[in-house]
Amino acid sequence: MKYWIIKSEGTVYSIDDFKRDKTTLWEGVRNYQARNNLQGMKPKDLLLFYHSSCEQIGFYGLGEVLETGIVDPFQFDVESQYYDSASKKESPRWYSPKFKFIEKFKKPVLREEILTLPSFKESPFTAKGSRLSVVEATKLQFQDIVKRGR
DNA sequence: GCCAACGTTGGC
DNA sequence: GCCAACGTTGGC
Repeated sequence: MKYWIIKSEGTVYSIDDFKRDKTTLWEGVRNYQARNNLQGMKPKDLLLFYHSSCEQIGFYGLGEVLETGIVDPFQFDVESQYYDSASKKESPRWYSPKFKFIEKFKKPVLREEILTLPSFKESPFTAKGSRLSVVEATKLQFQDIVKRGR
């Protein structure tokens, strides 16, 4: 069982959208390192949902991996910003996991607080310039965040 | 809005 | 295969 941090721009897809949808297909990831992380996911893995590029940056809630290995439909959609002309139907390049909403935190665990946690000290997630949208987290990191969010 | 960090592209 | 130029992300 693994733990993951998934980033979303708060203004694009927020925890409230996730709560409303109950499940969501995590489509549109077009970065190879993030793709590799997505492929490491297994059903029942737990997710920390993070808002970036917004007023209050931080963790807002929890989710769970429902299903993996779904072909990302947008790679074949010419109209989509996620269209990938190099991807072939018989060998798709991009797969998406499906996530299930678990809970929204009572209050978000903000970045300034995260940066003070010893469990995040060595994390690539908090490193300057980190842009990876899917990052594996440790059990301790997960517990630290949940403890503060509830 | 700025800038640092990093990924991708494209010429050679 | 190298590397400069460019684009994007994300924190501030």
